[in-house]
Amino acid sequence: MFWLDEILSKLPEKEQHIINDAKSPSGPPHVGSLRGVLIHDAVYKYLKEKGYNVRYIFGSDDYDPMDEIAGTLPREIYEQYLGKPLAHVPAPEGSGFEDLAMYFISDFFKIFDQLGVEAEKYYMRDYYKNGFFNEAIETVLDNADVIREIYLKVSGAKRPDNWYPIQVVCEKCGKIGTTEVIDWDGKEVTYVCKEDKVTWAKGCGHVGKISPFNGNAKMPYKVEWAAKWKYFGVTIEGAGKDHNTKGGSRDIANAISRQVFGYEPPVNIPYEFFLVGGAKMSSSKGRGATARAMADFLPPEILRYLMLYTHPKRKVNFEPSEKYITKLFNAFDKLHERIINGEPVEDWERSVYKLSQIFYHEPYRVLDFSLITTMIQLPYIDIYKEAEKRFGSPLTETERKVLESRIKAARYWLENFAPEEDKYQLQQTLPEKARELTQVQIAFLNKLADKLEALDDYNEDTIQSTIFEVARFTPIDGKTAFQAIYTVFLGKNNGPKAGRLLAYIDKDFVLKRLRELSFDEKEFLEQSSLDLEQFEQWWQKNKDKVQIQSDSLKAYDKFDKGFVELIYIKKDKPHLLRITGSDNSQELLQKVKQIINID
RNA sequence: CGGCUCGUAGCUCAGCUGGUAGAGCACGGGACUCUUAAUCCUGGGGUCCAGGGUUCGAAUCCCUGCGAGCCGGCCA
Repeated sequence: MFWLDEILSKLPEKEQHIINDAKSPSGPPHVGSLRGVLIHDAVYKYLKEKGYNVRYIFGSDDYDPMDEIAGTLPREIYEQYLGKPLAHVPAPEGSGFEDLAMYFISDFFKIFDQLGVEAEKYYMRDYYKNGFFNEAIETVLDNADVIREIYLKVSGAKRPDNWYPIQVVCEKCGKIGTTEVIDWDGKEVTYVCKEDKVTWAKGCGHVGKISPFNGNAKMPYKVEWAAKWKYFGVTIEGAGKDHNTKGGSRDIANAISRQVFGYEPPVNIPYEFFLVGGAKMSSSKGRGATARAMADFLPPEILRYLMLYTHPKRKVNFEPSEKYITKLFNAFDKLHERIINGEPVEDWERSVYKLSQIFYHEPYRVLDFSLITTMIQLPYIDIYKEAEKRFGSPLTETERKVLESRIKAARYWLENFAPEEDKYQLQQTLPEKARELTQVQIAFLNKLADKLEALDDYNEDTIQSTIFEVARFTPIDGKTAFQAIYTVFLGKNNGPKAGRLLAYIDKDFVLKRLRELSFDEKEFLEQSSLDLEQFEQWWQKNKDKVQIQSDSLKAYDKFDKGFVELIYIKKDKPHLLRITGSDNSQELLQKVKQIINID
């Protein structure tokens, strides 16, 4: 069953469904955090389309303590803020944001817009400060014993009898991560700001008594989670697998929700990690791809597609290799094409497509990703014009936009991920790889040089046709011929359209390079020839397709062997065929004539 | 050590409530061609991790083992 339908089938009867997700803005979010965002957005859009009354809310957990210094921040400046609520930590100088939480979360929310994620944003600091959670805090403190019991039973964590599920913002040092409440009298809590409560921050030692309401304190994560469910009326909320382990935060929150708040926890959607290059990306280490990077790289429909066609329970292993990326784009394009053309598709595929393709609703044509990466490496080429040429008609507004986003992706890939071997670069000296060329290939290159030198009109098209012409007369098959060209110029087996490539390189340089290797004529002739038996087979197969004129045969002797060259016409184009044998050329010629039955 | 998830063609994966396996890519062959992941036909390929159990019958359910990934103080 399609995973979205699985979720649908678990949904309880409700007037309104509320999907919730949240993120602690402690650093630049890594790509992995996009998975939950997109899954929830898909659920939201899917339910909405099915006629449900549904909302998608997304919170910034900005009252959480700062428990790490993101790699992008200067350590010496931020060290002092560790332990303070993220909402109370200043933003980097000159960033224009009033605090660190806003600094990080606003960029994340911008990504939402880029990806077409429609969530209503909220900020936890507001809900603490305006008293929205006062009732929850009171409930939680009154039921501290129940919660201690839950921690013990569900995860085996022992809490002392005077432990309370609340954390106060220290009146003296402003930290929230270091305080521990030791008493609750129904109105106020007594707390200690402990020096060694956590490893990542140091408390000031202050002991105080204060009301836990209106922003003076916050509930710890797992408790807060349950409180949010109850007070926001959350009915659907997934979480990454790290939260969903047995005895983990989700289990604790579930128990608190039921036993303390009397609220049935939302439908869960456990989802796997989003890995890049085989490793889990971690923002705390300050390396690995960020959500920002991914959003700047892949067009939204592609990223959405990747996340939605993969079942949430399966991990996504994104590899920034050309092969993987091309495959991903092509998979999406194929589906796109099938749907546009009205070909049969599975219902779930259609759903995935609709949930991915949210910006363009009309049919459009696209160029292949790898073709684009090739073209953008060529100087003086207008990809838009090239696309029109291929499509045979002008681009529509949508096609222009889609192409633009593809070009952006290709550029991003080339700059950030492409290994050297995927970049086309004109080799200033003859590449090492040229040693692998056969004598026939080298002979072809030399012949090509002669023809090109004599060319009056030296341009893309004439060069391209000359290449084919020389290939037919060498003879050498087209693929091998092109490989030879790419090898001597780029050190690779493939490259951009050869005519275009050569047209943009200095002619003298081209000629010199083509002639740089010399070939052994004896070997060339032998390797490029068929023996009589092979010729006869060829003839049997092709006699209906080719035309031969009696004056098109040429015989000569060389290196103690006879050779016969035959020019034939196939599809209006002349080709050369070389035949050899131990006989002298005149005898060979007779035999050839017998086979083709002319005199 | 405990828990969770997973282990299906070379690769990435589909296979809902059990009836002896599919797709895409890759590979082989053919057609076609002014090459551009070309395209179009076509073919080969799997002891469904291993062993046991339930069943007339299991990739599909149960148990065990092996292997992989993740979680397992606090924080989130």
